[in-house]
Amino acid sequence: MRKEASTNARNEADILRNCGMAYTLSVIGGRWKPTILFTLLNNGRMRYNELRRSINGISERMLVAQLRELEEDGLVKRIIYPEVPPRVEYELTPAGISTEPMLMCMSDWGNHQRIQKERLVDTSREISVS
Amino acid sequence: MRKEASTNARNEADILRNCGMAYTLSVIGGRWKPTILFTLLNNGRMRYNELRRSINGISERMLVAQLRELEEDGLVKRIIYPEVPPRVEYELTPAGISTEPMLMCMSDWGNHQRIQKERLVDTSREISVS
DNA sequence: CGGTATCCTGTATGATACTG
DNA sequence: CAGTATCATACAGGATACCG
Repeated sequence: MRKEASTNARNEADILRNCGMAYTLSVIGGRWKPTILFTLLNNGRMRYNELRRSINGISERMLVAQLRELEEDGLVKRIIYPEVPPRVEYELTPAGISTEPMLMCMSDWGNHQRIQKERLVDTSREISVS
Repeated sequence: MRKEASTNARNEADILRNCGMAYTLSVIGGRWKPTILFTLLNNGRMRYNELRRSINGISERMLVAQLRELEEDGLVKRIIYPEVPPRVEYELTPAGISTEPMLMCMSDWGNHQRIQKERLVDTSREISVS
């Protein structure tokens, strides 16, 4: 932990951390991907409309786009049945399943922080009253 | 893990997970915040320009904006010294420090996935050659 | 059923010049 | 030194209509 001029020379470990983080955010960042992954983690293989109904507020356009990106990144497998009417199912790959601990870690941190912030607000309110 | 019509009724735990995740992404998502947090985790208290030089490619505008948001979310403390020329230092709060395990988890997952993908590409290349 | 195509808005991000 | 102000662009996300 040096504080001199050499601070501007980023070390290797630092750069690696940022690359990994950038990749992670590119894969699971955004408004919908975590929800999609959670939904598939909970329900297993699901059809397109089943997913759409499970995820409140998502448009068809976004669901398809996010699923295609997740597929491209190797987290989701798309299974097409050559039937009429068409049937397509989505399922997590092993890589998709491997996100579970990370997703839990992130949601737990978020919930914990929100509770902490509410406590702080309550405390400051009590102080300003008394 | 039911697959009937009742799938569209999201359960409580599911909703909570998504709220926590949404909060986490709103706080540490985006292109710069993880890097800022990593930098402060490694270097401790830092001045504005020291931070700017350490984070390659960030504009003054973005650095200030992200720091203000991190401050508002309680992860960063802004310390102003009433001097001429002005001096401002930034430091992680306990909440900011508490992100470390989560950030590590995310960057590790990202790095691990990138390596796995490279391996897959190599393997498919070998197969297509032989 | 499982999508595409098209158009549109808002936010994130960036470049540059200026200031107390 | 530590920012602001201004302008510009890219991309995420949304609404709606249509298609094989």
